[in-house]
Amino acid sequence: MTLTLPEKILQAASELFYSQGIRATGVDAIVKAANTTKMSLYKYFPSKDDLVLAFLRKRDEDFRVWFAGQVDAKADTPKTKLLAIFDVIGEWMAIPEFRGCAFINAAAEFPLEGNPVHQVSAEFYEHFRSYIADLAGQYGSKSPETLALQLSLLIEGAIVSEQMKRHSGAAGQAKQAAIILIEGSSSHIPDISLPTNDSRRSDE
Amino acid sequence: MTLTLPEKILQAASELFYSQGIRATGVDAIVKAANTTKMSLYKYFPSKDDLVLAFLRKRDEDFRVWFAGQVDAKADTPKTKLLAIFDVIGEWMAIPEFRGCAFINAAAEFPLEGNPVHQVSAEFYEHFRSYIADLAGQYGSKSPETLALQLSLLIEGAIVSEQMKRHSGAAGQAKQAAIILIEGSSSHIPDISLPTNDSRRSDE
DNA sequence: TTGAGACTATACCGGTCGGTATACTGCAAT
DNA sequence: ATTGCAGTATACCGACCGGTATAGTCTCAA
Repeated sequence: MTLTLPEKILQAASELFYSQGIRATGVDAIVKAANTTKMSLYKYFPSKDDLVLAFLRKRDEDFRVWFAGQVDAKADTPKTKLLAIFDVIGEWMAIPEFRGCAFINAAAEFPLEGNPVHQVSAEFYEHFRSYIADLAGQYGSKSPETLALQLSLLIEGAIVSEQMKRHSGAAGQAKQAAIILIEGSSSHIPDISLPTNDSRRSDE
Repeated sequence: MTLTLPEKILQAASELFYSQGIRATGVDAIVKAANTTKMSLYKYFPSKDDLVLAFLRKRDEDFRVWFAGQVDAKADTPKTKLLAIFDVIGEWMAIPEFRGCAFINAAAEFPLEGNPVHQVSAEFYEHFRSYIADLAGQYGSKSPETLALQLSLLIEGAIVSEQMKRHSGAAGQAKQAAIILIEGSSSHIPDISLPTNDSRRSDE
């Protein structure tokens, strides 16, 4: 409770925007949740749009710092970090407050490309992808950008899938697919003389 | 222009809902676009919610029929159909009116799981996934449900990614990843010296 | 000719939207 | 003691929201 007033307002707004949607959240509801008045809100945020952008920009910053921290805490090599990403995503999805990705949702609510809200959302995923590409590069992927894009597709897909239907195990499936893609992207020579467990020739 | 009035209303509403978002579209705008009056609209659709559900249900039906038709027109074996899915998605994304997936967007606008709009959206992806699982089964995948879920993650991810930033080549990347997953899911014994019926080895 | 149903026209409802005006309280620095 | 600023309280604005009431126009069939 040592938050400044603008921080308190932004926090209340963020929770409402994320849990109910941006358009579905009125300024009055934010004011009530933050236990303040419209006058104060409009002092620090000249318009609701400004508040929305502040929400997304802070979320961008916070989420990426938190995420990288979680990954670092779970793994210490590029390859294991790439895989740990999916574990972190899986844990994030498990919390009851999970309502999907704030940026995907925001982009869906403001579908025009030129809209600032849409643009900030797009930037988040650019940053996220370059984070993955960085790890992929350290790992020694043949094509870090390709691998990063493909992994991010799996991640975004898993988030959306879990948002649609909870507890569908999307993160786990995404991880299994990621393992295959990561292995396939390795510049190491693939060892083909491994256990092709017996000749169980199944039919066409 | 041989549409009945309720069809005309539904069509106008659908275009607005998809292009601008559901919450962002007022009843007055729909009425104006359909060139009719509120009284007529409320005769056929007792509430805006009913209209929204009608929009989603028709889209569900139409899209899946259209999609399967497109895939069938492009390929005639299970494996090539699985790959053709990504080509169809890619072509769909290329049209200028593309604003992502109506169901993902709707689920983002109505985030509560219990909401009928959310539920109809979730059902769409269940149907879509079982369509893929069916193809995967015909193909002879070791685990059709697993492959179907993984491919659907790639597809959903590609749609979201393209929605965020147009012309990012997401569908192509998704297809490349899908090829690897499909090959890996084959119950056939991988034999590098044997030409498979239709595909050359596309990756190292 | 009449009347029923489809559709239009328009005014209206209470409520909420984002945003503003005005006046007030409490407190800290001068 | 006074000023100035952070924040409160509340009433208000025009616009729009989803939805309704009432009355009028058109066509077509009995």
